[in-house]
Amino acid sequence: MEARCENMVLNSLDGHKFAVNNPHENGPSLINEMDFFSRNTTMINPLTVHVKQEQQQQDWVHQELQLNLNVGSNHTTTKRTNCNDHGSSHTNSQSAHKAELKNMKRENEGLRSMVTQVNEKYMYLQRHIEENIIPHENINSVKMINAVKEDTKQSLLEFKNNSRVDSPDNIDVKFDSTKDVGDRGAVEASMRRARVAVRAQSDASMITDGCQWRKYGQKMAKGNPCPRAYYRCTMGVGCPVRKQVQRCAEDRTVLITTYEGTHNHPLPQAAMTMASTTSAAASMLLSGSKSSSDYLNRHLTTLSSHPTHLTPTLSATAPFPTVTLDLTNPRSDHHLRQPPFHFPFATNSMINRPLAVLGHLTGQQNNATMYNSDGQTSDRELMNAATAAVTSDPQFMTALVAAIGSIIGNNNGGDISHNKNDDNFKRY
DNA sequence: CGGTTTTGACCGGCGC
DNA sequence: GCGCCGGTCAAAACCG
Repeated sequence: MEARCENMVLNSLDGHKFAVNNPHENGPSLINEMDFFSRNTTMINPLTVHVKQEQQQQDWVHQELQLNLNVGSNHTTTKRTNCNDHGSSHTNSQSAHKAELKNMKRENEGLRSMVTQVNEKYMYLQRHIEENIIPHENINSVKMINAVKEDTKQSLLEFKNNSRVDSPDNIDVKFDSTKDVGDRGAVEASMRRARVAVRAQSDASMITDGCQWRKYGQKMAKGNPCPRAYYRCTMGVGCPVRKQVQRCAEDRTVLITTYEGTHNHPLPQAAMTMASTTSAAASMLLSGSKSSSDYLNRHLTTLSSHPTHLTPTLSATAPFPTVTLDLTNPRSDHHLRQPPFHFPFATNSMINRPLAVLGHLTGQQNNATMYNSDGQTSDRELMNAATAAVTSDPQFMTALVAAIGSIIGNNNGGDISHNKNDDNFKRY
């Protein structure tokens, strides 16, 4: 059962191509489902599906899910049959093996077809929800998200009051101590300082992002023998965008570029991808809007044409909320170098029980039996399998970025230039 | 000569 | 209050 669950997850993420008949389009289209950051495979989908299903407003949703369940069930049954056959068929002739291979091939095609169907339904569900459910601001989901937001705000205030909160991850959080603002102001000020870090392997001193930068400082940072360089965007007068470039202490081949702010001027096409991605990531972190996370995912899709793997993470080890887009770590070694998932505004329970977070986000306890079609696997096993599959996959981090990003604060974001140095920008 | 880089000084936040 | 640290300033040096 665990293997089947894992397959169910991986099937939506592997590199096969599926012909998809989208009911909203005229003809079949071909998608590259390997691209996790594609809109077709964002983890927002299962969340919204869960929300949709819980409300039970339209029966066809259950029908679609039932189809998924049947696929898994058939798959398992078929495999078990094959295993038994294999164990008792030592005396079969070569022709029997060929027949068996033929059968397996046929089953494989059948499974592929079913997966295609699942994908098709999945995309249709996603499109339907995005176009019809979300714009109408489903009351229950909004209530649930607001509840999490309140939880988050409470956590923020706790951090503000205590300055430091012990947690298993020893999370440090700093707040802008703007004197003329209250707790809420401090919280929002801190949120405005969201940053987007891009990890990329490069021998160059700076990654090419299409923008023009002027170096305005260099410092030796503690704990890193490599100096940190400070750059300011010079493409627009008074552009508030800054970036820091530093080599990773652990791996000198990795260049960490941290962007802060939003460009206030038109960008050349060459700069659009990176700028839009970082801007969307920061905006997602700041506003928590669905559109921002969608926007980010769209641009990650563009970026992910890069052969390496993208792993957005959130970190609280940095002074300000930071989204890290990791273009360096291939999927295979992820278990050796887990990205730091520390989210400063999440409660301990959210940090320690990611699935609970997702359940919370979807406004329900994950109803494991919902996926259990053979009735033989316990909810706990299913949950364990799902937990293992999700937490062992770097893409889970991406999903969590999108999920948690959707619950952070409610300021409009984009404007992160509220610091004392803003006046100085006019001089440049 | 104008723009960029370098680099020591400076500032503010924070912990002790 | 003091020291540490991250971030920025700004004058001098550098470069095309």
